[in-house]
Amino acid sequence: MPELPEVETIRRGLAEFLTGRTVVGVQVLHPRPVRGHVGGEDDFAVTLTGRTFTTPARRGKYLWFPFVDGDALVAHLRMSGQFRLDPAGAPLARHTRVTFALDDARELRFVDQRMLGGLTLSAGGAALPSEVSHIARDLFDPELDLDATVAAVRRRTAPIKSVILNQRVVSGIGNIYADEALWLARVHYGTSAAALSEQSVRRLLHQARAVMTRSLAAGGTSFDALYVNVNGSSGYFSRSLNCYGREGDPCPRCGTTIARERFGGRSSYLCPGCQPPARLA
DNA sequence: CTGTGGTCCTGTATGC
DNA sequence: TGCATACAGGACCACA
Repeated sequence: MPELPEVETIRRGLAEFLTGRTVVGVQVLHPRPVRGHVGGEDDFAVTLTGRTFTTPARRGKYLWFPFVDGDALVAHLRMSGQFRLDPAGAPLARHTRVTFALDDARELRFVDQRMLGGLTLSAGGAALPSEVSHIARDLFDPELDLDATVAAVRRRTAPIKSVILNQRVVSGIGNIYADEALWLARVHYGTSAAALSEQSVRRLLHQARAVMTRSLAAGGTSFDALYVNVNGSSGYFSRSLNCYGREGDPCPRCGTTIARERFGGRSSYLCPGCQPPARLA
């Protein structure tokens, strides 16, 4: 469920307390989240013990935790993953899957209801894990080439929403911020990306970055307990959403009733007034 | 290569 | 009170 603003909120929360800490013990409570580790769960625990964290990093929705030895722990939260930092011995949250005891009497805990997320040790992955290298830079990345990204979007003939959700084209955008950006830019989700002008794509990406910036300032979007910060607190941005989750409400811009439509196997929220389908050419 | 749809999971809400 | 079904902030993989 977490998209860029939520993952970045978590990264910042972890950076404060994880940087410089050493792992003194690992417990794998459920094997599924470490399924990507070839050596199995026991080896995962053994090989991570004794390592010292440097500053956590992020690209799009991927997180990784570089160690001083040059390796990294790669994490993806998928739909329901969370990280929590708690005093050692504090009660475990429901669905806690892996715990890392730290040398300051705290624990880093990976919690994941649906277990679609995962943790992997990436050998030599401190700077950029190979598991992340296929992911495009995100809209917050200072090294993002915006012109090239605009061109890459317009090279696609798929519906624009599919293209901005494609993490190989531009990363970090998920279902909420895709719908919000499309609403802000007044673009219908089904419009072929190739049919949009360069200026339209530029505007759309600008709005995507803008809405994610505002969300980050609010600590991200929480609909329920499935997204919380590392200390268990919720984000406040859901109240600022213009269309996502607002089926039946009036459009804040024109008053037309917000619609929910099925697209690509998931829900899309849009204003039929502000975002009419593109005219067939 | 590009686009699409199924699949991995658990839990909750809703309808009969 | 069951029980079935739909749906959920994501990404990978097989297939046309």
